[in-house]
Amino acid sequence: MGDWRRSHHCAQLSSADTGYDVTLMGWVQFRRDHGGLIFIDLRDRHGLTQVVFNPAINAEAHERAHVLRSEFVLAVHGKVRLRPEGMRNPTLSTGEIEVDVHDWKLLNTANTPPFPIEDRVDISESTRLEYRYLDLRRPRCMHNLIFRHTATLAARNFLTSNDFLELETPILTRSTPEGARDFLVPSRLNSGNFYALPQSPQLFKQLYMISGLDRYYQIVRCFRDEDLRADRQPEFTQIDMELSFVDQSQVMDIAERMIRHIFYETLSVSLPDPFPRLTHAQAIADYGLDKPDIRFDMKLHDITDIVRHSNFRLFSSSPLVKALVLPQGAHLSRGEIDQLTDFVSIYGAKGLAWIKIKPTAWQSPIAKFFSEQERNALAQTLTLKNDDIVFFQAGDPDMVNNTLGYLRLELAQRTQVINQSSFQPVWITDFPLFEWDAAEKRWFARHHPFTSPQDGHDEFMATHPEQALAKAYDLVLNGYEIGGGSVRIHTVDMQNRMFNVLGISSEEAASKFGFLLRALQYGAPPHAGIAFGLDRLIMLMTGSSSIRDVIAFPKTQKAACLMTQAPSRVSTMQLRELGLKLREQAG
RNA sequence: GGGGCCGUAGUUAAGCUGGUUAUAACGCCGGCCUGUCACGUCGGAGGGCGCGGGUUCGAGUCCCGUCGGCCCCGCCA
Repeated sequence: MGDWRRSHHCAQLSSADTGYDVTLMGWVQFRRDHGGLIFIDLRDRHGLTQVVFNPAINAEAHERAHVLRSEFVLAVHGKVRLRPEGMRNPTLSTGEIEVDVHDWKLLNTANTPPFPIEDRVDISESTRLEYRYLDLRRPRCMHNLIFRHTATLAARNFLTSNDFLELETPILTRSTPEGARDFLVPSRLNSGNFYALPQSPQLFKQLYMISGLDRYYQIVRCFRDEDLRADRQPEFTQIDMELSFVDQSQVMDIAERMIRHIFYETLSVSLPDPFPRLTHAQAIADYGLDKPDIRFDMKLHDITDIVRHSNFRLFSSSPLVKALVLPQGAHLSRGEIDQLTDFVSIYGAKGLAWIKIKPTAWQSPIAKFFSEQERNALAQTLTLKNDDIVFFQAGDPDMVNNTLGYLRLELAQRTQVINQSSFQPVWITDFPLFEWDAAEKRWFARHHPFTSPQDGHDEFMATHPEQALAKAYDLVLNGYEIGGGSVRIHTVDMQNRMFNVLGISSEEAASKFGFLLRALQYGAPPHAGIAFGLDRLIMLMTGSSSIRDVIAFPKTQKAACLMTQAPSRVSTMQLRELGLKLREQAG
């Protein structure tokens, strides 16, 4: 570059800078070579500026510029000038001006990129990921990462100004039972032993509380070796926080203030104050899911009592029967209903009963089963109107709720009733403390084993674990769980009772959680916390459909990095040093 | 572990019930062009259809397997 220094970036110059000498550096976005005049749109992360190579200004500089191609890197030195009348480009923020090139340097050449560096072309994801560094040059991708920085900064500013300390926790830690599958790291110095990458810094942040560092936060990478989804990557980032001497309502208050702050600082969006709240039971009752999208109504209705004596055996014999009304949905064709039937089968539904409310009659394969009384009760409970369609699901309560919950989302998507630009957070509270695992025939902690039961609910732990509610809370945004936390157990007695219910013997507890149990005996303060999924939050805020779009170097569904080809085989020597031997050595 | 969608020039796509030399646009290469802005214009090169089998006189087209990408169920406290 010699002594050339960039004086401005490519979105900076305007008519106010006319006449100034400037130096820009960037990439060739578009080349328009007229033979006599050459126009280049020069791009950097901020934007585009048109630079003009004019033989009347510098013939030699113009002559050299014929070699310029897409994505060449150059530095131009020249004078800002107002574009001639009628030549201005209102679609470009710098469209009022251009830079007459007096001299320029080629900083680097570039191969023809495998795909154009523009937003308006859809490139297959595998090609994008193979050339991720080029993909990230595209404005949309770049914007997402810049936005992510801005939002993260807002979080840091908020937390710092609220007396939180950003504290680190180990990446190499120990594997613990419960929860997701761990990523393991073999130890060379302790052959046969393994570290685990943290699923979250859960225990360390509790230990910080015991240390007296009473407000902790960390923007931290977490690792879970489970199957991927559009909103799940094997490594992801949490905004993790923990506070001492607080109860549930205080954590929720400060957490939602942080979320409001982030939205306001980055999008100028004012979220409701306070966020609405639903109990877990109410969420399941109304929406079928514990992560309800409340941007639209269409609640589920429990009609078990109405059809308890129905002639329709499926309904009268099911423990739960619920209905979902799609207003003005009676126009759905047989084919569309068949598609929906296929859709619900994913969730274990055997079929999908429906009734179209027509002015003269109810049109339905099952209408004949209902008595006049039952029809009236249904019409009233469901506030049925002409040209509505009602869908039903009967059977196992979990299946019924899940199926209709997802059907509700599917119908909303198909009928486009969701306001895509709105953000509607909702707290879900009063989760069950335990969940019964039918396969393993034991209780699991629904949140995690360090979650405190609600006051008085510890009575149920030994006798009726299903009745115990937890001091746990999730924050749901537009149908995505973006955060969750709990008040923690802070006495060793309660922690032991919890392990007891979970079937973790005192020997196992001592060997795997001994450090926590011991620490709880040295004056552990009451404490509580929450963690937010930063990737999901940024995904929603940027209107992205996958967290891959807000992660710089994401993995594919098979957890591979197409750019670096990770994971990869390692040498026999490396394995030997680690005391490992592959069971099957292919190739 | 399972279900669904998809792999055709560098890219994005078309290619019907199998039928001559596999289309197009953009990109790329070369010529012309002093006011373009996804410049224009004239000309040119480039793939054998993810890979491997099979059916057939004949296979991007049908079948089987396999690899890869995406969506989902299970899984993810």
